[in-house]
Amino acid sequence: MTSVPVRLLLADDHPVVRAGLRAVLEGEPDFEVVAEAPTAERAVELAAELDVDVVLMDLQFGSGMGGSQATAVITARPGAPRVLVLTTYDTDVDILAAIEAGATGYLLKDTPPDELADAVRTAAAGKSALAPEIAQRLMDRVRRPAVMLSLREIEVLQLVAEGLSNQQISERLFLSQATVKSHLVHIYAKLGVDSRTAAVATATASGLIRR
Amino acid sequence: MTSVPVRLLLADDHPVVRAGLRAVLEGEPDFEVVAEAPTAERAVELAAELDVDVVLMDLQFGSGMGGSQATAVITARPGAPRVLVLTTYDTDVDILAAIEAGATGYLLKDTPPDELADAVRTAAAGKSALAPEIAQRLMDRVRRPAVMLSLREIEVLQLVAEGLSNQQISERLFLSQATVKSHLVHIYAKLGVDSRTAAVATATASGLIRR
DNA sequence: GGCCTTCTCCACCTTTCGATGGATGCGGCG
DNA sequence: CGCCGCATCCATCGAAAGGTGGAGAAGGCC
Repeated sequence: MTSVPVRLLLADDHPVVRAGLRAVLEGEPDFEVVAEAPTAERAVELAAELDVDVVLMDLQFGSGMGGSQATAVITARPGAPRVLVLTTYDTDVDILAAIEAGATGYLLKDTPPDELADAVRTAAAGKSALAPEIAQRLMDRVRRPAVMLSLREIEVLQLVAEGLSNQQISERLFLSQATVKSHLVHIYAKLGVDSRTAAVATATASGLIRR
Repeated sequence: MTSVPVRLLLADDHPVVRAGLRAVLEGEPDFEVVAEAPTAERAVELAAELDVDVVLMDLQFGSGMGGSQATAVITARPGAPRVLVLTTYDTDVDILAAIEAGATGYLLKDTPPDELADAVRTAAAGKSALAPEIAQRLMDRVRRPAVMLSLREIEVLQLVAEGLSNQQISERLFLSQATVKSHLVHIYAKLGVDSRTAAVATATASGLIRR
């Protein structure tokens, strides 16, 4: 169908992973890797400057902007490329944040090369490409909306789990402490607990947050 | 010096990472990648069958044997290859387990290709190759000989991690709240934190308590 | 247009937690 | 024996967290 190759941008902070993606994807005749970005910020710039069809985006970057933020910025622009998230983690926070941000697909890094190539073609065609594990998680989530925390609530809870105080969380998320407390009150109600440590314990047990 | 190339075995469950390592390392004229292993078990087999100088070993495998176990098995044999651990994570448990198991070096996956190549040569020569971050961690660890919490302190911290309040902990352990607080103060001092959630976060990260 | 949810923010008040600065008894070690 | 670390206990005070009861803006849905 398409005689012109699919133009790709690789965004990952690990040089080894970028080289691996390039090696795997350039083996396909209908792909062309036009650039690599070692940071999320650089990915945003390159996606704007270059004519790119699909961005392969990692979620974890060492510092600075995160992958889902970058995804949101990139997909906001009209005529934006598709963003295919490719990461190691598969927690609810990551998945929901990425999809919310406008990702076309979500793959795990242990995906075999041929499936990866298929997913890129699927994404280039504008269809969503989800790894089976991810699809399963979303199904579970829909089937049992028992612990339905909003995205923002999970975000707050994740920071609580990392040991931050309400003050620190408010600074990190550019909120007031009052708002953080509000979110926490809602979280406690939904989880049926009455303290931050208990919330972290139950949320960890149900796989809502990482670590 | 060495006219024969360094013979490498790549052990990682991510095809993309294996491809990346192969791409990066085969660019060096003095390296030869002789095999790839997608599981730790396969890495052990291949290390025994083939004549290998250095094994590049991931720590996280999806299922089955872990990377540090495989490292222990491989290095136990006389005339064994050097094992260079290459992983994303840098928690104390991982690092210590790998070094304990006989790893010659420990690198993080965001290492630049040239440093990676240097580290492989260093490992091939039998010298230890540690990423600066890792070296720093080990120094910290030596400087402050293990974060040794007393049994009682770990007991208290474990209950904190399960979400119990000081009151509940005191009842569970037949203590007064004052005593629980005392233990917590000591725990905070040893861990270098100043709140219960932060204590749980760091203790979990260093494997002091189970989750 | 209403209705609902989410996210944001505010004020007031109570409880819990953490910080400080003690004290006692016990057991190991030089 | 004295010293030290551990575990236990205590009181007090300020700071942080939690409880209650709001409110307004944005977006999806009927």
